[in-house]
Amino acid sequence: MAAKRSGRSKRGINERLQPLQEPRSEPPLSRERIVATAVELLDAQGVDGLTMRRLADRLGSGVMSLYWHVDNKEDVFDLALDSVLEYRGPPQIAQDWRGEVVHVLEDWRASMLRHPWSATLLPRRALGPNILGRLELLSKTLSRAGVADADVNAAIWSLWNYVMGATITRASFDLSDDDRAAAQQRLTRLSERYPTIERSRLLLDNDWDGAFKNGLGFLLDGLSPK
Amino acid sequence: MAAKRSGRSKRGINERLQPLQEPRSEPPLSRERIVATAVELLDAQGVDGLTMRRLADRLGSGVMSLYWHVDNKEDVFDLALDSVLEYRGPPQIAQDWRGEVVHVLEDWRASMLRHPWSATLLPRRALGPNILGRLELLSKTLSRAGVADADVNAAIWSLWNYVMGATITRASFDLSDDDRAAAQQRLTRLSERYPTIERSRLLLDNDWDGAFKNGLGFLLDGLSPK
DNA sequence: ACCTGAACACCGTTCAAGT
DNA sequence: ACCTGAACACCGTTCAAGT
Repeated sequence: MAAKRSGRSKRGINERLQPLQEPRSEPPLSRERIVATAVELLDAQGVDGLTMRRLADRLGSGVMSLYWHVDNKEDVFDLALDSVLEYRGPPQIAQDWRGEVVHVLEDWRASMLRHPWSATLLPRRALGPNILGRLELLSKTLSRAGVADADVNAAIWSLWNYVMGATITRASFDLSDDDRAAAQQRLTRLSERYPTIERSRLLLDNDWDGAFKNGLGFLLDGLSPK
Repeated sequence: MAAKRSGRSKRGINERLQPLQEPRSEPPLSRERIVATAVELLDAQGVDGLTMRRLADRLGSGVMSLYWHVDNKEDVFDLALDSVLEYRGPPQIAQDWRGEVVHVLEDWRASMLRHPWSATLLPRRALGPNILGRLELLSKTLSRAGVADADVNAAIWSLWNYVMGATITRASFDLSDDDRAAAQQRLTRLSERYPTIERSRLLLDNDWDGAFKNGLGFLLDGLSPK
């Protein structure tokens, strides 16, 4: 959207002089830089770590400069969230519909786990273009597989619910291995109140990926057109 | 835990005089009052609405008085959350194991939906006694139903994931009917990019309870011991 | 068109003190 | 044992102004 620049560029001069005087001179602010830095900050410090002031600090600008490029803090969250949910498309090898659905959902889950704050944020924010694209793809795949039109929406929401629950839970538990061990210890102390889950070591169960695949399989069995 | 009081009570005098002078005289602060008022505030204003200062205001006390009864704000969240997850037990009529599991999960979901903030909070907080009690019950029921010991934990986490995802999603969508309509309108404007979910009106689909029961049925089919 | 600092109305919590 | 106010180090955002 920037105005067209003159073809004759004076880049040579800037490249020689500026970097010498301020070697880490920041590129100008932009929506893209703000969003990318917000993601960095969220990855490093979590949801509560994102602060307009800290964000501006990292960008080497004044706090209020951000508000030229961005509406408010909520806007930053929405943009950071969607930027993390980009879909790179299915692998080249052809697959049956079931393999395709599994791939879409596992890729979605993997994207969120790379940025654990995104899973807890997603249900609370407006749906951005990238997540809508994933839903569109899912819907098309299910239709093509022969799921009746009347059942597609219910199927999508069931899958959505399962993926979101699994990912939010895993992301939260992962953030706090110590807490989990402490919880299981507390459980052991109270073992007369919770004997069954104490004995089965429920809180230490670690096979997240297996459990995810397992339950997803059950859902797809049920959703399959007969 | 309070010290034993003298048997001879002077209650009569207090009841006559105090209420006349300060008709809305607050009972003394206590952990229970703080938690109950925190739940009120959360119900009314959501997660961001809970503030130590606002909480103290509602209780008619100074902010710092709260800290005598409570460690910090996180503590208030933990206590409010667990207080809302109390389980009243199964209905009297006997049921098969599957009916029992469905009842436990639907009751859990209903408790969270009565306090929509609780669903989004639960995965981020330590597991309190009430939620542990529900997991214990679930674990016992599945074992009794004949699910192999090695499979019980995976089964519980699948059900947990599904219930949490469904409830968080529903609670978030419910909070913002207008937003949803706006989202579907935005979708219509972009209908060339998302033709399938635009045509199926995915974002306006409203049968949450039906979809929940549906997917839960599929999971239980898969989990059933053969 | 883009950036800024001062100011406002909030936060959670520490501390030293009151009864 | 229980409660308090002042103070500190933070927030997001408005506004009026600079270039």
